Amino acid sequence: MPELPELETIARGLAPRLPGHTIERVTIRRSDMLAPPLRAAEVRRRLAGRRFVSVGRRGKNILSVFDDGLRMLINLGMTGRLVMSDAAAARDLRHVALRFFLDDGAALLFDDARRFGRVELHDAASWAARDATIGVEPLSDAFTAERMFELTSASATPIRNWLLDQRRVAGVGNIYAAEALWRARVHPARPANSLTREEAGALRDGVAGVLREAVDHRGTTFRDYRDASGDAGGFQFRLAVYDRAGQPCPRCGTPIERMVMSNRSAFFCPECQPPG
DNA sequence: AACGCGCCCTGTCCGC
DNA sequence: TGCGGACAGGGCGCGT
Repeated sequence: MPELPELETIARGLAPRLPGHTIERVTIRRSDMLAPPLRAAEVRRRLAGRRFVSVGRRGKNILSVFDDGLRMLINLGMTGRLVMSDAAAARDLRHVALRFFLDDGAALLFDDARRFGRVELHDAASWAARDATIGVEPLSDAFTAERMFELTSASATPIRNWLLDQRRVAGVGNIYAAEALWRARVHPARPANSLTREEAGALRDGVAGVLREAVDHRGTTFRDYRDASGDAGGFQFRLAVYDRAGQPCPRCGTPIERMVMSNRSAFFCPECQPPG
């Protein structure tokens, strides 16, 4: 489900709500959503009595930091949701996997129909190692055109697949990969290392631009995505190519095409984004 | 070592 | 209305 803008929106919804509050207890209905070798008993023990210090985002993950230095990383997979129990939408959740009960009587609910989501716990050392596996934040100052060119130059993978690899640039998924490539006028099947310095710079701008705009619109809701209050996003009305096969390119009017790469749809304008 | 693919799981939609 | 197949904002483990 969610990519960087959706996770950012969720994090911004939780940040004013959770810090300062303590988890009294955790109930776990789906222990298969704990990252191995994590066990339910260990999660309950390590989180009980812990006070949230901060809640933010790293790549496509929600990162919570607790008063003893413990960190909890939550990945929402395709259909995961984090909703406060006191939001009206909480009543509609039908696949709640974990409940984090707070000291004020409310609870943070982790719901996930497909159960592709994951919960990780880290101490300082394991977090440093985990953090190092996640790529550059595309909305940070470190994400420069030069850095982008260095990264694309190092791989022959098709650029659409390249963008989905979280170890390089963190937070881009299938929707925003399609949109960023359209903005940069780069065909999705181009080998990453075939991009010129100028194209890599345009793609950097396309990635950063579409993510920033989507954050401003509180994310894209296609089917499942909801924020921490249960509300849908608004960026779906501004997509240029994703899921728009056969519809006119907003730039040139040519019908958008769909192709399958690595068993996932890729959308592009055959006029604006010529192959090779 | 880097890359492509199958698979994890449930829900929804579309054609017959 | 029912049923099978395709498809879905992700990511891991495997084989090559």
